[in-house]
Amino acid sequence: MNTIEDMQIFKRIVEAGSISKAADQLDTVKSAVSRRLKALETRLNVTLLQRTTRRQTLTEAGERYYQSCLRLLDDIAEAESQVADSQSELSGRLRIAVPLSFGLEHLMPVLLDFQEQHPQLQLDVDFSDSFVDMIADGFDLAIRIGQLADSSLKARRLSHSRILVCASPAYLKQHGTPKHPDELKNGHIALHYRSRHEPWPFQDNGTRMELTVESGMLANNGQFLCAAAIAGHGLIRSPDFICYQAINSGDLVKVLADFQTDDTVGIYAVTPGSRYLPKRCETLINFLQQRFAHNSPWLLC
Amino acid sequence: MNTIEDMQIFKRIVEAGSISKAADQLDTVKSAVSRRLKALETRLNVTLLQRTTRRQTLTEAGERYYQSCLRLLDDIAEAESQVADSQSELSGRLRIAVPLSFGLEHLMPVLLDFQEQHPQLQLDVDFSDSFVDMIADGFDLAIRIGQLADSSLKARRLSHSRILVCASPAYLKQHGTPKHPDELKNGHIALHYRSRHEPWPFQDNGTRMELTVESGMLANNGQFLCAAAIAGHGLIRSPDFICYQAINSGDLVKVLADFQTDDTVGIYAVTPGSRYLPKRCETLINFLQQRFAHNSPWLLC
DNA sequence: CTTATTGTTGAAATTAAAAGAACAATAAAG
DNA sequence: CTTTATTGTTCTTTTAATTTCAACAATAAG
Repeated sequence: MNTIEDMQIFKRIVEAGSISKAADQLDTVKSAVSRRLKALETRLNVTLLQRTTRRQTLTEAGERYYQSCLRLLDDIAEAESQVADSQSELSGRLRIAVPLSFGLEHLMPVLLDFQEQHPQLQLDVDFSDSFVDMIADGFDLAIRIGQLADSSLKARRLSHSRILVCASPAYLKQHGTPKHPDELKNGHIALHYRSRHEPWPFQDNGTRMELTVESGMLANNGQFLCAAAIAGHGLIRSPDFICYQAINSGDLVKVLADFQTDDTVGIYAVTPGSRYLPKRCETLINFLQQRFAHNSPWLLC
Repeated sequence: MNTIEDMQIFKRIVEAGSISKAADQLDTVKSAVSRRLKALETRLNVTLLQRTTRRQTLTEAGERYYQSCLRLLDDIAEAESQVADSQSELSGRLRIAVPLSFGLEHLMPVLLDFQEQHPQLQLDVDFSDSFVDMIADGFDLAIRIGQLADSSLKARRLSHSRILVCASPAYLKQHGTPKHPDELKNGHIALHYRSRHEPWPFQDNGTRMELTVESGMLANNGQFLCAAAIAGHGLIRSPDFICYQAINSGDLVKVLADFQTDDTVGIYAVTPGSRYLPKRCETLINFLQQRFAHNSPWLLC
């Protein structure tokens, strides 16, 4: 009987929403998870989870026990970390969710260095731009860019990014270089990320303006749009961390820089809001923070 | 890795004072306990217990961890009991320390009945009149008679007892029946429990008096002294639960009853002072309380 | 109605822990 | 100072607990 593992497994089942998903996230098979839950219920002589093949509902006792698990697991981790000697090598598993473009371009080398420093640590990195529910999907850490919504999570700022409008010299030669945002309406092509209807914000002597240019292609990948812009297919409005190399090399030229809003978007390390943060997680965040503080090359373009 | 068992084992080692004693109390072998402690220290990468073959000392980390264990084990037990369905049969082990005479005479039948109601429960009963340190010796429950000293323990009153002075009719015929405590000084024989110097208290019209009669035999067992009194060897001052049958049958006669102090001594169920009381322990205490409330035959003599 | 997915169960295989014996270290006793 | 008793550690064997794998049942979706 391993009460703590039982708690961890139960917590994961609840948060993952199903035994199968929990098994995946726990890196085991569903039969093992099913059995452990059943054994726990037998031991407590109470049904914690009302389950059909498609849906599961916490019983009243299950809800109580889940809340206890949250608190106790945190307390236990806290107690152990207070006595444990932290000089030890990091080990265990760390599940990380990172945005696709930023992840591949800027996070990858940092993560590889970190892995090298801590060979015993098992990094599971999930690259995705679609929304991930950290709790339900069982991630220890997520990198998020932009506004943070979910308030049950804790965030630490790693760096920031600006959004720039730019185009290739060839495009500008053909369509003319706009001197004022209003000119975008006249024969210009805009390349769109995810939505054609998302307005582009500018400012003119302190007054904010937004305009929508619905022409041009649509994609859900910034690097692709950047390549399209380099190839002269239109103007892009892109985070600097995607297009900064093209700008520095002259493949892209900043446009309407004087009308750029001062907005910057934060780049955050986000963790579940529990009181206790595993040492491996904290160490990685510190590592990331340090690296990006000294080395955010996109800010120099 | 079973963190909770590790905590329980570590707690027991600390409280028992040695790995060997802990192993005894945990009903296992010292090699297993030694191994678990070592594994725990390895996992935390810290020395919890500085140990030689004769002595063990908690390190600073060990002390911290011990305190955490106390709290967490309690919290966990609490959390589980809040959701667990208590209709279940009692099971597990219950280590009980009981005083020799009272235990054999009055507790035994009650404990046997309780065991019959809960066959899955493993009762370990230690009969002894010598002092036991509940924490160090790992008892879940002790029955104590008389003044309670240790304040870190919790007590529930089960019943009470008076202390009577009595002697056999043959003795009284030979030595005369004393009409006043002062007469004890004149040719009477007192049978002593544990000490000849312990004064016998009386009261005369509300004024308290004490006197010491140092003649007669000395023993550390009340039943033996009672038998000696029945055989006419002297006066005894005995708890009623030991001599009540002899009084009811006429083998002993109460003496100086009018001068008896009103003092009664409590009979208590005592448990370690942790917040959480295991259900099996609470159930047994309730059982004992109920039985003695309805059936304390010594109070009728 | 068929298909896909989920949870459960049984048997085999794997893994972890405990027992038991032997040994080393230390303190007490003679 | 040697002997003896006790304690804790380590090794190998034995035992027990868990996981895995495969098959099946239950449910919802297409």
